[in-house]
Amino acid sequence: MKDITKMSADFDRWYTDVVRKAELADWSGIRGMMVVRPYGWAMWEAIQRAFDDMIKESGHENWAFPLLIPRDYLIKEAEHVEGFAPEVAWVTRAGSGNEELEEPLAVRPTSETIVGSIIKRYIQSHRDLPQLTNQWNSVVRWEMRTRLFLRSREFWWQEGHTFHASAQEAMDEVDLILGYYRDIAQEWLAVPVLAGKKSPAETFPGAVYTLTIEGLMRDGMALQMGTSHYFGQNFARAYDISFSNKENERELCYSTSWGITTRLVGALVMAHGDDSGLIVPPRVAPIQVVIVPIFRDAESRAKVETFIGGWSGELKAAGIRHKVDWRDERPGDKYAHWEMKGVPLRLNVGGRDVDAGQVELVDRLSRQRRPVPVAGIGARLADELASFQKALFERAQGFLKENTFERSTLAEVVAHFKVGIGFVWVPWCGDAECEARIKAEAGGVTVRTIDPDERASGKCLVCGKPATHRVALARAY
RNA sequence: CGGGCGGUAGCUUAGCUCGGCAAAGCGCCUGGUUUGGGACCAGGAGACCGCGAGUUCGAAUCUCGCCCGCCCGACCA
Repeated sequence: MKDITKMSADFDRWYTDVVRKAELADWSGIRGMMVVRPYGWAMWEAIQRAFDDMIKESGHENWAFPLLIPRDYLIKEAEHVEGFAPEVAWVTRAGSGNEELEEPLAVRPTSETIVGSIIKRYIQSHRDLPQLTNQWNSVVRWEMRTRLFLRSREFWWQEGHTFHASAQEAMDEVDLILGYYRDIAQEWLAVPVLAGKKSPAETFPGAVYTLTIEGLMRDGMALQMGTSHYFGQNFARAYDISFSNKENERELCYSTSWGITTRLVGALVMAHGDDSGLIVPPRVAPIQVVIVPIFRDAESRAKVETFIGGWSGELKAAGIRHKVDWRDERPGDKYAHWEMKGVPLRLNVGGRDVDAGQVELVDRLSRQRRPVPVAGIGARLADELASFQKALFERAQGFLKENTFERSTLAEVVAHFKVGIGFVWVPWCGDAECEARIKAEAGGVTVRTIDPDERASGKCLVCGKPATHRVALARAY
């Protein structure tokens, strides 16, 4: 691909080039604030639809809560406030006289505090529980270092906030949601993930524990792709969210929160792309099949157009998102263009094909050309898209496997990350000091997740005491 | 938020040291020839030279402040 930096030459530049040239997103001119363009937003919409269906199916409801949070709402949960303090943006003045506000308003960095403050009104009895809320919105975090989709000062997400009558029910909730996240990543984005618990150092501020899904990008860096937090009664205590239980005693709620963000669009770019640009998983692809007509003059154009008109309705009937590229460009130009945009399947259709009653099918992964008869083309392409989705996932899974390792000492880990990439599983004692030493000595390597089976064997890679956890280490975005 | 680098047409950049008519390639528009892997010819449009002050007869060029971006650190979905 001309115009984009080679992935092998400079991954970061490659990423930025692809995001901008494929028209996913851009910087806005306002520091750290991005503009998501239609092609990128359509991918986010596909993710939204998929996830929204999942949570509605299990009884969650969408709400809209305020953008601005009064200071005294925000500061009640000590750990939470401390965690977010550095990145909160404040509204301190307003009105025609630009008067100083009596109480500053925070632009939400996340909404636990205001949802808690409001939802308690609607919870009196155990009969009012669970409350399963979600909202689709954007939040602001005053980041110092920004990257399109991966870290911007505003980003779009869903934030679920749920309130339960028992600890077990709340813990089941965070498991349920993590399962949804795993499905979004693997089944929709075709990105295989490690799913597990965060170490205390990586746990969300105010949470008892945090569950995460972690994907591996093609440069070997890990990316957190979704988190689900169990709060126990921490927020209920701070915000006095209580209910009367069956024995008519006051009890504090158990709550959770969970989110996935527009970062996932960046994840699919970095997990699947190549030197020619994007490769978009069919299930979230705004355009799944692009048709490139090949013709010389008005007469041959009419011939091809009539031919395509004869079967394109089948694609629509099969629910395939497709587009015919009639732009006045040469075919080679169009091939390169749609490859850069990552469209999974392309059909080249010229006079020869019309005569043979076929089209030439090219997929974005193998780029092999195969003749396909137009008879039954809707079903055929639906199959091809399903195969493509599967092949893309398998390729990513192969990459993950090749780049997952086992090590047992800190020295080995340091040696690995000096030149190596990927995930490294190690035994760990659970001590925060040992965790800090890994980060310091292995150059920013962090504990990405704890093996969900909590299988522990051997000795801690740092201190040599008996290990209590098996954890995956990686450099992360 | 600290250190380094940068901002000139839609994009990539030259010009800046040493002040003197704002350039090139790509892209865009028009016409023509073309069209099965990134075409060619001719003509044309397009620039508050990031913004604001200052120095000067004169500033893209020198000085100061600010804004935006990139790289490196501390922090992070």
